[in-house]
Amino acid sequence: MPSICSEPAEAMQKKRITLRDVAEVVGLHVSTVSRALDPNSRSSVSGEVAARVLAAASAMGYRPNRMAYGLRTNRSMTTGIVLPDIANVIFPPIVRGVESVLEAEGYASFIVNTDNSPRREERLLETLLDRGVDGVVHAAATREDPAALEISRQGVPVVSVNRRVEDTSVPFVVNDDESGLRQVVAHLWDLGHRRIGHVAGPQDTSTGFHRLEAFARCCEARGCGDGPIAVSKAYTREEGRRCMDALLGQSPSVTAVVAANDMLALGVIEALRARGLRCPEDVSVTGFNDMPFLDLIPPPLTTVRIEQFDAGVAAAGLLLRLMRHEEGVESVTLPVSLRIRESTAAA
Amino acid sequence: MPSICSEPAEAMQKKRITLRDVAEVVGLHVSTVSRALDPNSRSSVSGEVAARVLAAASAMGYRPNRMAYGLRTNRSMTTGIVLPDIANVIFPPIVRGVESVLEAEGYASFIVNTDNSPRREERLLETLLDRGVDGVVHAAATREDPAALEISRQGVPVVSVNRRVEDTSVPFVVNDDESGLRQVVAHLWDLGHRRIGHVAGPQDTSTGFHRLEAFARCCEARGCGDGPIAVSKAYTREEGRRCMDALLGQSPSVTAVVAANDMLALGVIEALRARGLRCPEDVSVTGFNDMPFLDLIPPPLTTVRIEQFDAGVAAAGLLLRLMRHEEGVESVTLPVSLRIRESTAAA
DNA sequence: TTGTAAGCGTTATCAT
DNA sequence: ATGATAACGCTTACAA
Repeated sequence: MPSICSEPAEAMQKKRITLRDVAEVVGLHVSTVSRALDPNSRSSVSGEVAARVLAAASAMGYRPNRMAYGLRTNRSMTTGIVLPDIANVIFPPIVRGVESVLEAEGYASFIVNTDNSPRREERLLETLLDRGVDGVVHAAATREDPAALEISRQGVPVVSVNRRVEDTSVPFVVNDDESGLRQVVAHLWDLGHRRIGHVAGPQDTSTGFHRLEAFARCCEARGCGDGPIAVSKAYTREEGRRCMDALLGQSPSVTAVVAANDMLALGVIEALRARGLRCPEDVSVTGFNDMPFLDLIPPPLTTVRIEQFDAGVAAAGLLLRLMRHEEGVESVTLPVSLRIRESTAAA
Repeated sequence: MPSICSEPAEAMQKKRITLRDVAEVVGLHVSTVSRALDPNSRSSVSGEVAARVLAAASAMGYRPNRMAYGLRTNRSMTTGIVLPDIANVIFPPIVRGVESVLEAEGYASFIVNTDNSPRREERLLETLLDRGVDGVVHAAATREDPAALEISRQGVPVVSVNRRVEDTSVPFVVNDDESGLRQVVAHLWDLGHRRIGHVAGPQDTSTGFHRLEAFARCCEARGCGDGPIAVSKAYTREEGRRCMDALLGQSPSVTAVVAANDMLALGVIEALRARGLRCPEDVSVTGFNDMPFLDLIPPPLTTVRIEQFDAGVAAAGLLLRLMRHEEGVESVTLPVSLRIRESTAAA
C-alpha cells in the first residue's frame, strides 16, 4: 500500500514522541537519553549531554509512556482514593487533603466510588490494582473488609481514613468517635434529657459500631441505658427517616436523639417534622461530622466537628511512608470537638 | 545469600500470576493461553483447551497485567471523568449516569477534580492520558478549552457534559440553558416583576455565558432590558454573596434576581438576609440545576430542573461511539423544566 | 489448532 | 560517560 502521504489533515493523530525519537534527534542511544531524563541517574551523564537531551525532549514535546514505565518498574506514580458515596459532602475535604500532599510528591490520584456496595468495592480495588496504582486511600472500609485486607496482605500500601478495618494490619486515620459521642451525651444530659435515643450507623462500619458502643456505655454509666436504638443500613437521609419512625413507634417518649452522623440527623428531623413534632422544642437532635451546607439547613445542627481536611493530609502521609517501605507507620486518631447549635434545647 | 526459605510469613507478597505461570501449569504455550482467555479469539482454540485454560486461570487467580496489555494494544479499558468541583452535588448524579453505561461495557472510570483551575485541568488531562485512558468525559470544560481541544485533536475521544466547548470538534451533552432562562424570566414577568437582576456564572463556562445571553435577550424582548448584572468568578455561595452585594449597591430597587445556578442563588439569599431583606417577600430569587439538598434549605428554591443522570448516560453513550470510531456522533441538548417553589412571589 | 517470535516503550545490567 | 542488550507481560502476525 504505497501511499506518499496518507494523513488526512483532519485526523492528524501525530504519533506520540518516544524515547527513541528523542534519541535519534540528539544522536545518542536511548539508554543515554533515559538516564539524562531521570533526575536520579542524571549524574551519570555529561552535563552537556544532559542539557541537550532535556532541550530536545521538551522541544519535541516528549511525554514518557507510563504504561511502559509501569511495566518495567512496577510503579505508576498513581494512587487510588476509594469513596463510599460520592454524593456525601464530607468526603470532598478529605480528598482535597489527600491530594494536597500526594500531588506535591508527584502522585496523581484517581477517585472511585463504591456506592456502599462491597461488591463494587472489591471490583474497584481490583480495577485500581490492575491499573497498577502504587497505593490506596480507603475511605469506604468496612470493619471486616476482606478486599482491603487481601490487597494489604499482598503488599499493596493501603491506608483507611475516617473508617477503620478492625484488623490492624491496615493503618488508619480516624476521628475520636468515642470522645465525640461522650461529649454529645454529656451535653444532652446537662440539658436535662433522661430518655435519649440513638439512630446508629451501619454496624459493618467502624464509625457506626463504635459510636453505638460509646453511646450505650455513656448512657449506662449515667443510669439511662434504656434508651431506644434503631440501626440504619446506610448513612442517608432516607435511612434516618426510617429509623426515626421505628424509634418513635417503639418509644414515643424520647426527648433527644443522637444520630450517628449528620445525614442521618437530617432524616431524623424530617421524620419528626412529618409527625408534627418540632426540633428542638419537642425533640433535641444531634449529628456527627459537621458537614458543609449544614449552616443553611434549619435548625442549625448540634454536631461533632471532625477535621476532614486534616484527616486526608494525615492519611496521605501514612500512605507515603508505606509506599516508601518505611518502618513503624502508626495509625492516628484525631481529636474532635462538640459544636453546640440550635437543634438541642432543654428537655 | 543462600537462604532455604527467605519469605517471612508476614510479607507474603505472593508474586502476581502471569500468563506464563498459567501456561506452564496447563502445559501449553503462552500464546495459546492468551487466545483461550480472549473471548474474541477463543474460537481459534479447541474447546477442550479453552475449558482447561479457563479453569486453571481462575483456579490460580490469574489477573491480566493491564500495563502490559496497554503497552501492547494501546488500550486500557479505562476512562476519565473530569469534574470542576467535587463538592458540587450536581455532579454525583452525572457520574452515576456515566458509570452506569460505561461499566456495562467493561470500562472502569477514574474521577479527577480540577477545582476550576485551568492549570489543574491541563495537568489532570495529561495525567489521564499518560495513564492511557481510552476516553474522557469532561464536565469541567470551558468555552475555549485549549487542553480539551488539544487532546481531542490528537485523536483522544472526549465528550463534554453539562458545559460545552464552543469549538464543536468536542461533542457535548448540555441542557437547554436558553429555554431554562426563558422560562425563568417569563415566570418572574408573570408575577409582575419589572426590575430583574442577574447574577451571571463565570463567562468562561458555556453555562454562564449562554444563560447571561439568554437573560439579556429575554429582558430586552420584554422591554426591561436594563436590569443590573453582576458576573461571578465561580459557581459558589461566596461568589453569590459577593455578586448580590454588588448588585444591590448598584441598583437597590430590584424585585427579583435570576442566579445562573443554585449555588449562586443560595449565596444571593444569604446576602439578602444579611441586609435584613427577605426572600421572596422583598426579593424573588431563582436558581438553575435543581441540585440535591435544595429541599432542606429554606425557602424552597424556584429553579430549573436538569436531568443530571440522563446527561451522564447520554455523554457516556457518545463517548462509547467515539471510542468505537463510529461516524456521525451528534451532540445533544436535553430539555429542562421550570420548578416553581417558594423563593418567587408576586412583585 | 497450536507454537514461534517480534515488539509495544521503558529501565537496568552489563560491557566498553 | 555511553552503548548494547535483556527484560517487564502481553498480543498478534506468521509458520507449522
